[in-house]
Amino acid sequence: MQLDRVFGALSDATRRAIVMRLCDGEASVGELAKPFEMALPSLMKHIRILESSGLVASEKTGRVRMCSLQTEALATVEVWLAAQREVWEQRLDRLEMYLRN
Amino acid sequence: MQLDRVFGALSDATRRAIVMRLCDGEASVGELAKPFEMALPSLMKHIRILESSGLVASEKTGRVRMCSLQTEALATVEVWLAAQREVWEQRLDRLEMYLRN
DNA sequence: TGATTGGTTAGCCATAAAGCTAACTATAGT
DNA sequence: ACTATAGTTAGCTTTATGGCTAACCAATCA
Repeated sequence: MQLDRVFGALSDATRRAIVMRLCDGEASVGELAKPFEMALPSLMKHIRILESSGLVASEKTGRVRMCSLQTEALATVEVWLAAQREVWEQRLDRLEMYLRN
Repeated sequence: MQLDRVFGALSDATRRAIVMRLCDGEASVGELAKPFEMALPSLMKHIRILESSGLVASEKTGRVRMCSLQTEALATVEVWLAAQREVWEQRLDRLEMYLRN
């Protein structure tokens, strides 16, 4: 499922940092790599994982690959969480109703 | 980090299903296991992972272990997502401002 | 007390994740 | 044409994940 991949992608601090960086705008692979002490191929793997989750898209022009955030994928997660919250809040409401009577 | 574990816990459909079930109220390990074709020990592993992420708490009384959702852990994720959204929306706002002038 | 139920422990397997190095490709700059 | 830059591929480790079975403990119930 898509949610598997999105949650999985966000379960790593490096990848969350990349996402945070991309919230501020597009960046090349090199720019994304700078803050980390990691070897490039390792970082590329993270980018691949982010891409396969749908959180990031990238396009190569010349020898530079630019990456951008796909906010819809993050929205998917927000939607899922909101749905859960609704269920548990309804339950708490029922509980409160019950306790009042 | 805590977020690592929470996102990791939610990256599996079985565990998300458990979380969804617990949104509706407490449940024993046995009740949680029923909907799945999985062997009990496998399911227990998932419960352990959910516990170590802080999403679920459990307590054993007699021979029955009751599990409950810890909504604060889900809230942690919501907070992180909201923070990202704020950043990217600010950027889009700036972009719009720029395009207007 | 003996059997059943509810969960737990231990240990095995296959696959995937996260990192590395080394070597390679392809574009840009001089 | 040569060199430096920006990624990419391949292949290797180590550790974690997700599943299983088989055997085990502990609380009920008859």
